[in-house]
Amino acid sequence: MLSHAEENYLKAMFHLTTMAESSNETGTNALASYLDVTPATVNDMLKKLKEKDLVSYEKYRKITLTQKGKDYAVDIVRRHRLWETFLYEKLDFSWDEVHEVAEQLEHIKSKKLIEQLEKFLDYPVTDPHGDPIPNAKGKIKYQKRKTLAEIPIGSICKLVAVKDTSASFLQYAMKIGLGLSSTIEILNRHEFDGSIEIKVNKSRSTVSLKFAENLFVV
Amino acid sequence: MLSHAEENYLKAMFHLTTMAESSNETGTNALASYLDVTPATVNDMLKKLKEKDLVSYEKYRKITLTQKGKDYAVDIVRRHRLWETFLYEKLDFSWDEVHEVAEQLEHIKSKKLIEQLEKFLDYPVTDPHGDPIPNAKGKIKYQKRKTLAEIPIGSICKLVAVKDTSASFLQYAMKIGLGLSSTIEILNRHEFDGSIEIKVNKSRSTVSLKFAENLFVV
DNA sequence: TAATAAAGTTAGGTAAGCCAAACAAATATT
DNA sequence: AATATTTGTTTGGCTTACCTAACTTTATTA
Ligand SMILES: [Mn+2]
Ligand SMILES: [Mn+2]
Ligand SMILES: [Mn+2]
Ligand SMILES: [Mn+2]
Repeated sequence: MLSHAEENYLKAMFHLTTMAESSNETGTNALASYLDVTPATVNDMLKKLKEKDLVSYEKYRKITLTQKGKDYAVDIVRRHRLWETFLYEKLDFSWDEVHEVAEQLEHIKSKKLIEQLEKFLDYPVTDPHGDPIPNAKGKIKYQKRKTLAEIPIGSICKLVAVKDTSASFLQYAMKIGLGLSSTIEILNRHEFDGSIEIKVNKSRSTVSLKFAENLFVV
Repeated sequence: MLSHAEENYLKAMFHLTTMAESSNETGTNALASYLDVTPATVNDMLKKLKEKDLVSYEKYRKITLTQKGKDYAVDIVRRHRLWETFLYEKLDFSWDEVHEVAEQLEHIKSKKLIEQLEKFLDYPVTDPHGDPIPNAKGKIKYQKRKTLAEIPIGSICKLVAVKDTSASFLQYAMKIGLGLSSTIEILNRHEFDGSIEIKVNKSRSTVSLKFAENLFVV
């Protein structure tokens, strides 16, 4: 049974490796800045996690999760996303409010709790941000997703997920009328800075390239 | 914002004073044995809680909660009982399983969470053990309750709450057919050891005085 | 009241999780 | 290849929440 802190490190590693597909390995500094602690602190913790066979790590080398570490991390992600779904579906939390509370709830230790919660929510497949919820066996159904930035002019697409889940990003998205399943029409694209004119619910907005890259659509 | 540990001390004090009506004050040893830590540890914590104006305490003297401490404790009890109700009502937890998980859930920090949870549960007034749930303002509706041990032979009464909420006690209660709202008929009482013959759901059992003292009935 | 028992306190110590500052290794740049 | 920069590590120190063992005060009982 791991501590809150240990679980947070595993989840952070999972996000920086397996999930942010890129490279599968990460480093002390990256983890430190992701978790908002110092590299020294990360270093201490890595020794403990290595001892428990959750990460593989040699001094001055890159860090990866072991299979055991990966399995554990997926379970934390599962708990997090189920709680987000509960807050959103049952307790009227908004898109941008769920994350903070789920960060706490994900650490509650009870197998039965999570299984019953999943059942109560009727086995949801995605969380309020459109991210897939791993099943009890740790299986994650990834769907290939394009960002809004890749869609050609004139197309109509549907928002299925968001990359950034910070409150400020989500609040901005809500402000221009965007929610999960919103229909988006691409009206025009300014080559100059990559900004895009879109239509959502009959209202037009111009959004930056950076913003568009954080919206996943089909 | 208090730590898990600090919250646990406040709740323990509340149980040992205000709730277990008796004396309104308690001591280092009583707290230590209730929380399963050493008196030395309690002593350390008491100094911290005094600093924060949550308990009033002078060296070698008895300990009481301040009004501030009492208010905080009631809020923890409220959270605990709302979560127990949620687990029991919505997630199919049994009588004896709710407490352990609620011990963890009660520490989640989010005002909105508790208010929405209460709303979602439709403002319940008692938890699965029959104990009153404080409202958002900290008001607790106590009902005067007798124990089964005080009921005369021949009477019929209804179980409204249990004093002991340990899994072993609750499992035994379930085994002889008892649940909240069960109807109990007192058939006979053995003066010798105080044990009582009762009928629940048409089946007879003989229970000890100690057991009877842990059942509240009307 | 004096001795004994019980209750409470203090001193010194541990592990977890964090930090800053000094240092070492690896990588990038010239 | 030499140097500079980035990345990672070590050391010593801090706080919280625990502990044991020795001690002091208060309460009980002879
Ligand atoms: Mn989240
Ligand atoms: Mn999410
Ligand atoms: Mn309980
Ligand atoms: Mn209860």
